[in-house]
Amino acid sequence: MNNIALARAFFEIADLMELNGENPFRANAYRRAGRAIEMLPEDVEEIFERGEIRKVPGIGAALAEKVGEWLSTNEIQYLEELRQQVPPGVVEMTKIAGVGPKLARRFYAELGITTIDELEKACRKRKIRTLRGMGARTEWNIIRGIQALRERGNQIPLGVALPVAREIQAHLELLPQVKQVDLAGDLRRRREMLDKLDLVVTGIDPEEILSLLPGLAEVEEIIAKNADSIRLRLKSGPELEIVAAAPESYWWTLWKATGSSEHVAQVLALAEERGLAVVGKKGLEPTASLVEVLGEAELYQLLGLPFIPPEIREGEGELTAARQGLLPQLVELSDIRGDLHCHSRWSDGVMTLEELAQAAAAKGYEYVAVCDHSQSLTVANGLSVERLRAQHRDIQEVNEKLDNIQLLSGIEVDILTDGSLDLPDSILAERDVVVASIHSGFRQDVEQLTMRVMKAMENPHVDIIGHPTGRLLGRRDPYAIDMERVIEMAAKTGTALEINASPDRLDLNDVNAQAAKEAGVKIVINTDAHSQPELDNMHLGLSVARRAWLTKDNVVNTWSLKEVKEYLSRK
DNA sequence: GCCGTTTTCGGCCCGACTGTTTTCAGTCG
Repeated sequence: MNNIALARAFFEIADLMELNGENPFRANAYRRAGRAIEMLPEDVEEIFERGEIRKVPGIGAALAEKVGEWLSTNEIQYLEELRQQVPPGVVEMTKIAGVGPKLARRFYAELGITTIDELEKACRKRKIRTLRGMGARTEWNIIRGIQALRERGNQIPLGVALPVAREIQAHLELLPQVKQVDLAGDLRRRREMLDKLDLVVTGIDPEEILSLLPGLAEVEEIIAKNADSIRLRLKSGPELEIVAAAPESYWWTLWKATGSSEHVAQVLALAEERGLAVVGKKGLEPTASLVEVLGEAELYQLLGLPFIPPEIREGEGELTAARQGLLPQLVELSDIRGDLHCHSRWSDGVMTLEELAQAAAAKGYEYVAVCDHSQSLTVANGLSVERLRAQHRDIQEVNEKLDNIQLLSGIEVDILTDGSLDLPDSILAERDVVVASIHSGFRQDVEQLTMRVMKAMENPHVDIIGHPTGRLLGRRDPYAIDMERVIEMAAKTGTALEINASPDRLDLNDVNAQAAKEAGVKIVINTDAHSQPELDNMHLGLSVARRAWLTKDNVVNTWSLKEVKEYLSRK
């Protein structure tokens, strides 16, 4: 699919236009078009070939031409020109919280600052306050913002890393000499943020991989290379390490590279304890005999253990649990029978209700809940009581028409700053599913935020708390909320907590989801999809659930429609 | 730059919050 790359080019144009102080509405047109392309259910090239690109909302004559230019040359001249006009460091500055395009541009234009380092120095030398409208507070906030940015380092979210790694994997798989390629390391264990993408490959050596660059990946620099591995830094930030293994020891290399180091050490210690490590040929490393085992499953079997899935190989008690026969049967993607939080055109989604239902049916689901935003979220075209009633009629019509899926009527109701809900109880009572979420007042203190969510859970109509900590991976920290108390209240009131599978969120995270499970709280894995492609993000939420040791029973949307309906009506 | 029309121009999503001001500009969701 070309869609993501093209959308990214349009987003970059929009950012650069804003930095250049161009008409913000023009810039926004690029951003809107980028979003539209990102959400297309098919490859933009096919639509373009059919001559239907102008039918995509937000794409007119000028942008249609740029789509064509990009498809034929893989470049947009206008973007190249913009890149010449603004130093990359100035673009970087807008990543600092509190610094937008206007400020970055002023720092550049009025003080000649072209990098984040220079900006920090200017703050410390009290130069920013010489600008009109800036004071000591501004300088302090910028320094704090820069520190927060540095702490995040070059990590990228799982949802961004996976497609990058899979593309490289697909490239390698196409080579005739390559026998096998797998994801390894933090990526295979599905950690939420990654600073290194690991791959293991057999049939090709590092020298040959080097010769395939740059067709393989966008490489910033080569960090290291030796006989059996190569490390690069990708332009998108993270490192990439490819380990080349001999065919006969492929699985062994993959197993070691999957880690974590604690898990590997614990397994090897157990092997030694069982006397297995010394069975091998004389003079070899103690662990070498294990190479004679055929694969990962056999390795664990040899040690008297069930297979330990990669997601929980953290060295945090999984071996002990396995030895005691207490390893849970982790929930699988194929267990998922529905999605209980999706948006439609009624608020800020792009699908009609029927399109949403059909898309969910195509995924083999039994049910899907439309949970559009409520009235106070005006930016997202939130629904009033009247519009919600009208939507309900629309839902009934779709359900009468389709017999392979049940469209549930839901709502994502805002938890207002005082903890009350954005819609009256009477209308919430009419809905099948009520997701309550916070979208405002992020800066309240821990007491206020915790009380808001706890109050919402006390409402008998609230079934699920949506994205409970409000974080955006790599961009915004969770708001101050006491999850311990939230989980306690969820258990007490029988409210489910959401694992929001959006690649930007993954909220709850694995730690909180595990704590919820232990407190007896049910989890729902929702995609929060606003478009058809986003329904496919379910696997990301699932990886969080697996890392949290969740089973099918813990996850509401693995249950049948009947069971889900019973659950939703019992509170 | 798009779009719809009271159709070739004028509006485009908008309100809360912050830090600086003393009436506002910029950021953020």
